[in-house]
Amino acid sequence: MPFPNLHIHRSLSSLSSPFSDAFLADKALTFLKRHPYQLNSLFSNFTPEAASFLLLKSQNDQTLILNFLKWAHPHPFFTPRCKCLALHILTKFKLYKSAQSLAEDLAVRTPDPKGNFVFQCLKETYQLCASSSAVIDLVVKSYAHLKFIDKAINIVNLAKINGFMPGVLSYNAILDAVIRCKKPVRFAEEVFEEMVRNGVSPNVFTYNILIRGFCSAGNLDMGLGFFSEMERDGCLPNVVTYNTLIDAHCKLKKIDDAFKLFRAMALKGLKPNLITYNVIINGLCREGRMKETSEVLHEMSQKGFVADEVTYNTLVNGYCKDGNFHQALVLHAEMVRNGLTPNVITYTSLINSMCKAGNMNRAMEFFEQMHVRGLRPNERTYTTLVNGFCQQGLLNEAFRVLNEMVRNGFSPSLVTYNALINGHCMLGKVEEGLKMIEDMVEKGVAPDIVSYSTIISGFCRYRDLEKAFQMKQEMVEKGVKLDAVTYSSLIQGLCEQSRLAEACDLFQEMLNAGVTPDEFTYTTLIYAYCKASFLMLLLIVCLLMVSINKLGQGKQKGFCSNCFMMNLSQVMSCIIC
DNA sequence: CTAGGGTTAG
Repeated sequence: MPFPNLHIHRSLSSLSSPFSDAFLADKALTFLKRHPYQLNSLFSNFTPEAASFLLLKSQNDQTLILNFLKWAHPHPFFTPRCKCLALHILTKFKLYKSAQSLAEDLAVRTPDPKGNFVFQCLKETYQLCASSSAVIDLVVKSYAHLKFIDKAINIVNLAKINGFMPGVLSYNAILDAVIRCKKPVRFAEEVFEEMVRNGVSPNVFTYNILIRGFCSAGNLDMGLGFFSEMERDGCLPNVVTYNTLIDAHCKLKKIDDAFKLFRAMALKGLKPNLITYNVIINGLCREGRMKETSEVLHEMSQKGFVADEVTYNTLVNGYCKDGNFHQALVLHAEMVRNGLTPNVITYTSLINSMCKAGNMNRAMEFFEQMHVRGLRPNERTYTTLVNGFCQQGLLNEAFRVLNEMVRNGFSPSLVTYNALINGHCMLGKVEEGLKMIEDMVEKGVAPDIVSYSTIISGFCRYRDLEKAFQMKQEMVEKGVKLDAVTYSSLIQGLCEQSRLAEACDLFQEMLNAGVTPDEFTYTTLIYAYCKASFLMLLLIVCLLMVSINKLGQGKQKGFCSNCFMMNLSQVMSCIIC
């Protein structure tokens, strides 16, 4: 039989009875059982109704369903309604992976502005196969995973109205998406309150997600608040909770508190894992505390943990930042010896450290080595190089890397633009920096506080305070909040022009705006005040000397008050400049 | 379903 399929095809196309959908489904089913992978190009007249028949009829046969879905997936007859039916069945089989990818496909490909239509389909197909609320959780999770937050919330609300019970999984997924999208944390709190109001008990995942959200938004206190709330709630923190909190403390340079949490874990009977160690090592490395780093590393291996890719990348980066490039290379070699492959992150670290050392040749060597090892640079690798060239004032090279980046399909990110703005400002081309801002806006990348602060500091550096303050005004109008760096730049600009009173007013404004001054702000002001008081002191000494000299009626040889004043004014102008 | 590593401004 040279063409066994042809016969079936002909017989299916010739059907025209009122039961043709059922018949079609039966035929396809028989065929599917025998030739699961050869269904393509056949059944061109297959219908959504036939698909539904088939799904319902074979809803107890996993393999059959999966084979059918594989075939049906790209075809137009596989409508949202059919997909919903399939979701119920997949969920019943607990085939959550397949169900989730189908749900994501449904979410992406169904024109459905609010999620109402998909919910309607789910509801209608629900009774057909004795499904459960688990489907709602699964669909909500898929929508949340795609960051379709509004639709996910809408589906939860519709589900509640229609008698379904969205569970903790739905809420956790929404919370996670809210936090990953960096929505205001207040939004996350509202979802949490809504969840509690609906009688859904938060679990350890819920709290972990919330704690991470608040911590990464810089609100450690709120994170700690939820930490105590969960204990009060009888929800025991786990390793993940502690790792999240330890990491948050490390990122805020509160390593001592991080260690306290680390010890507290043991008291609660929780064992640290490799991630705990990696988090602490990273915290120490960021602070350049390399001695303690190796101590922790030692403790880690004594407890039987083996350094993984992340550990090595952290260490390579840490030693690079510490300027101990030799040790970084030793670890890089050790990593390879231990069967771990240096990845894009390892190389980006190495490239970055070469950039920071101003050795762009070595940076490019590593960049080429990546290629040799079959590693593809990503957006961050390119941005690191662009920034490196910009910092060296090599704008042409920076643009060459930028072009390669675009050619390889990566769009410049916010950070890429900021690096380029900085490159221009450093060379005094502040107006060109401003043009870059226009450029990025055009490309749909919103300038952030760093973009504006860079321009402001550029204007300050080139003594154009008026334009710097214009920019500040523009930031306020655009609703971008100023931070310590922005204020410090402006204060420094004023100080450098000896406009101390204005600098002081701005400092006051900064405090009123609730922006906490940092080390740099204080150093700038202290330095300016020292300079001013030093001058004042000099002036007093000078006046004293002059009057003493006058009293002495010029009897002392070699002292001429006029010459002294001349010299002093030279010294003063030197200091001022 | 939750946790870790690489990029930007003064």
